[in-house]
Amino acid sequence: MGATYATPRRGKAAAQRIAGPRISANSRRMSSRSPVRVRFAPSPTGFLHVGGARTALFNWLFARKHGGTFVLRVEDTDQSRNTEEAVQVIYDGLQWLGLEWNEGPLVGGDHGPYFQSQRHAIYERYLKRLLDGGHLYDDAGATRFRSPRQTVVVDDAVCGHIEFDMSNPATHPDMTIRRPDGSWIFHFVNVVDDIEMKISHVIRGEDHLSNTPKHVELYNVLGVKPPVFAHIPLILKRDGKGKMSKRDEGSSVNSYREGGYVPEAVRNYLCLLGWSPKDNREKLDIEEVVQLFDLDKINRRNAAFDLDKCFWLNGQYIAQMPMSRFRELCVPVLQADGILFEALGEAHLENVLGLVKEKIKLITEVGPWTRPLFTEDFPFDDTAVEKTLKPAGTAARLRELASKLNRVTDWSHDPIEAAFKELAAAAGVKPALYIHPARIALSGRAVGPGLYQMMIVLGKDRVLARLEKAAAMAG
RNA sequence: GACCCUAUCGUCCAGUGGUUAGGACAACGGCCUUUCAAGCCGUGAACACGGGUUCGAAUCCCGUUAGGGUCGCCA
Repeated sequence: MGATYATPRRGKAAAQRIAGPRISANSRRMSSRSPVRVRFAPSPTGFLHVGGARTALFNWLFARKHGGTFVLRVEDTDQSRNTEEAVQVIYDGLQWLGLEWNEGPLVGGDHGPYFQSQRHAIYERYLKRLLDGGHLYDDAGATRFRSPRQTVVVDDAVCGHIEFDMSNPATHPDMTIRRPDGSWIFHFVNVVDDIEMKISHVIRGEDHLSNTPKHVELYNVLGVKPPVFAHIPLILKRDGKGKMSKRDEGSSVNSYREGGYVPEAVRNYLCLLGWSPKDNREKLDIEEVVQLFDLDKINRRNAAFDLDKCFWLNGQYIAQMPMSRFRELCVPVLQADGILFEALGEAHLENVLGLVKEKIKLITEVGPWTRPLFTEDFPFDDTAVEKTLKPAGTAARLRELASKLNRVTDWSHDPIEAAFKELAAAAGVKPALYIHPARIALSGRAVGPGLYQMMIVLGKDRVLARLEKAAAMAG
């Protein structure tokens, strides 16, 4: 009853359920014996770990793929570290990655509340059932679950058939379910919530694999068929020594957002950790991943996080994304850097962004790269000045260049380039001797957009003025 | 320590009985060039070890070793 996609009551959740792009109402009904319901159940620690984000991603992909429901549940049983801000970090991280949940905080649903701290009555009810069944006993005020002490079989969608011999209490002690102060322990509430929320597939990190038989014991005793388990490999730190933890570089989703990473690139990279399309492609549109994704394509190997590759992929995304998206990503960064780009108009903004789009790897680079194209107030890089501007003769060359450029009437790429070449040829030196100092003079930096393009965007007058100004500080 | 999982280039991912073991990142070299980059081309780089099974094993089995995980009144 009710175990179909067409729920009896057309609640908010039903309306918001993710519809797989190619799942028609008809095919849905045909495969609807048990609707796919998955969940991401983070603890609000004030930190969203990339491993957690990938777990959320795989759940989200699976739900999308099967036209199911992705539930967000906040496991805040440890009230000491449960804060409003900590929960917000989870929302922000998931939203940033585009992993919208269909049921949970903020969006509601028919299986709430979605905070464990608000579900005491439910846990009491289940506790009573266990108690009545004689499965619990008191241990110094805490409540423990008496293991049936049998072999538990877990048929994992990723790890396969595994048997756990639970007969030895020394190696598999009875788990605690409730502390003397009345607060609940993870294993119990996690199972109860999955039952109550009708979770069909539990997709979670492999660190839970060894805990799974305990969970299955609970399901068995409660007379509930366990969900399908799928334990995905862990994300290890760069050197592969241990799972990535809070301290490790790149372990927080937030560090990517702040570091200039593009969410679609990070999401793409995360897809590739433990899963692959099997055809050697790296950059994949998320909709295509949704289509190709499945549990049996997840490998069982823990993977070390390769920040270099994530960085590379980010550059690929930036270079290939539409200008409108690039602009959208850059604007807040430019604003944060205090660059007043609006006064110069939209066309100028897009010209400038076009100059750096295929070169920068991180959105945060846009400020330093483009500041000289928006204002006269830009910094000069000390080492670049020392190396390229200070050598004797540079000032003279910059003035020569200015006077040469002053005679260029058609201010476009080829004539400007020709001016440099002619000047160098006449002086019997390499064009680089004019080019490098010019770059520093115009942008204060040794690295940046194409020199001639930069000059065009800047306009002749400002170019001449900056050359003159730089000549004054040159050797 | 017990139990569970895993084992292909430095890293990620392909390869499920017959391949010159493939791709990507990184590294290195070259080209281009206007610096850095980008782009293009190229090079080096792996089946942990030992036994089986088989005509034939990276692929299947066993063992060893190594790595990871779990054994909480954390989640």
